[in-house]
Amino acid sequence: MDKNKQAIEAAIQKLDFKVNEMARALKTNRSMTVGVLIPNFENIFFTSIVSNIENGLLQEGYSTIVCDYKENPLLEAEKLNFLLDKMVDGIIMMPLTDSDELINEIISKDIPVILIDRMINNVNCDVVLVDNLNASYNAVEQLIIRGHKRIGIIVGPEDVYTAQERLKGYIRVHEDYGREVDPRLIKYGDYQMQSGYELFQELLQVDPLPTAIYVTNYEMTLGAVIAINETNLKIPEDLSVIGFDNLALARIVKPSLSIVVQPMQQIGEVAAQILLKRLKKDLSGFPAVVRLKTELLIRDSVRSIET
Amino acid sequence: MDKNKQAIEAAIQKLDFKVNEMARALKTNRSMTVGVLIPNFENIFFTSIVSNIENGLLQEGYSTIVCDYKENPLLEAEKLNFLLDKMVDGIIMMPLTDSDELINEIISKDIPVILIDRMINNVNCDVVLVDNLNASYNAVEQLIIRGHKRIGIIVGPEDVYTAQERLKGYIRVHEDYGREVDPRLIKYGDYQMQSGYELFQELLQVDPLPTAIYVTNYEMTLGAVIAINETNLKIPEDLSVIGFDNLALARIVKPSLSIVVQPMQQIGEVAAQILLKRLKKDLSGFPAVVRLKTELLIRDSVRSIET
DNA sequence: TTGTAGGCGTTATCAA
DNA sequence: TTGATAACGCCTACAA
Repeated sequence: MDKNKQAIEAAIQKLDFKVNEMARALKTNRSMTVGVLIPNFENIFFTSIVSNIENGLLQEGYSTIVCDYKENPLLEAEKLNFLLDKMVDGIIMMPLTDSDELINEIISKDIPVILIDRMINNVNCDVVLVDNLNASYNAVEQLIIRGHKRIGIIVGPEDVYTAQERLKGYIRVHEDYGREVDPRLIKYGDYQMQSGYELFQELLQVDPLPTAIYVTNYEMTLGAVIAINETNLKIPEDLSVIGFDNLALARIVKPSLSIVVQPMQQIGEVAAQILLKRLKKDLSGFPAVVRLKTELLIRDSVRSIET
Repeated sequence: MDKNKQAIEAAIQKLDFKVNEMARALKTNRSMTVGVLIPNFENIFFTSIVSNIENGLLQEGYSTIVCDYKENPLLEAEKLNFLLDKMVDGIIMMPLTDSDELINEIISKDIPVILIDRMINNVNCDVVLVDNLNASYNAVEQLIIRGHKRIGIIVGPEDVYTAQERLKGYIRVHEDYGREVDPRLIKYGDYQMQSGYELFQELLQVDPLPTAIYVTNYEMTLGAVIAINETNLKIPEDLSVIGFDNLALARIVKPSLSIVVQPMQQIGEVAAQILLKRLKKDLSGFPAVVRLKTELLIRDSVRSIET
């Protein structure tokens, strides 16, 4: 009965009837919703990735619930449970805690999880990250090639995966070029602006002074730039600087800042793509470990040293 | 039977039983979840407010689903419907479209809506915003007091509430001081970085040149700073500049940038607080219109002109 | 106090 | 093809 169908369609329009997605999810165990969990909303690096994830998922009809955990391990678990409460079909997250327990539990419930940015041991799932080691290697190498012998590094927390990798790159390139690493030139921060600010000043207390400083994330780069502005240092004459992550920032400071650029768009797109594959029960290549390349932009904040 | 109860508790622990929040929501028509909708994730001004909203709601046991609509009116409606699908108990949003239809429909379903940042006509709901008019008034007034006669403004889209208000303040302070407004010094942008960049350059083509430029949001301020870096202009000797919104930015550029600072924390907190009130069916003072004050930070990018 | 049945709005199953 | 019915997991009301 076509007539019947049409009448129903008309009625749906008139009463603007909407299916109750909760009831549907309850029945089908699928919500067509994906959970995305990041450390913090107030960080353009994270939110930019989220934006790109969303684009990929939306095209396939999946909506996204975005959560942050404010760099708080307790909140991380809480938000993860919140996403489960909402019966998300899959999760893309940047983990903070190294604990594999909860994540493995989720995976065992047949909810695919994609890790981004950071890796966790003992978790069997897809992961999309950046080649942090070589990102650092290449950045510091450019400084070495330009004749710098004392290169300071402001690195993240010792127990954070990306920080470990970025430090490894710094150390390995020193080794490869037969250079000593002066431990006093390695400063551990917490990836926040304030620590970039303070550690930069600490590096200026080291004797003999570094001729170049490499800062390994966006927030700490901000802090370092602020610290620079408060000194009388001329960049790059007195000190060469390489920062991290934010393209706009590089153009805003003067002289223009050299930076390591992470492929935020690609991270988001690839993560979304893999998750969509898993949601279609396509397990080919599982567990995928995608390691994306960074780009190094050398601008005016780096100079060569005559020897 | 205390023993019984304990046994049940123990069993709950052992089987790590979890209530199905979907089923509960389906039955009770309450999800203990609030929807938050912002124009864009890639904007620290928006996401910072979100973060503060979340804090307020979490304390009262409400979780948050955060969505963005990428400045796209179609997506705005879509995401709003997504939030309704998730049976959110209330919504806090920054509207883009002026259309009152959908929002009124939501309100009529007894789901409280709090508007932030922007107002909409013909919608009867609480709203938390900033005194944009006087924010501009005060900023431009400081320039006038310092002897500036030709003050350029880079303002947002003509059809956006905040842009209208910020322009009104610019015009009113000119009137109050008996100054002509040169329409060539008013440039309409789209609140994005690129337009700040381009319009800044356009202002440098106006004859006679402005001695000061006031940029009315964060993204466009970024663009303006980049444009400055590409000229030979000395700030503030050749040109005074006042920007908008981002405190860190003000410290990063050199000379330090004068800015209008919006109370992001307060916006988020107040919006959360009002929504919580409404969720408790407390309708006192409805509809509340909270107009928060901005702060003006005069730094090194502004100078006095001798007359 | 404790237990049980019915219904929230879907979808899936099975019979007609 | 169509239509009736059970079940998803929870809450609530009412009965025992």
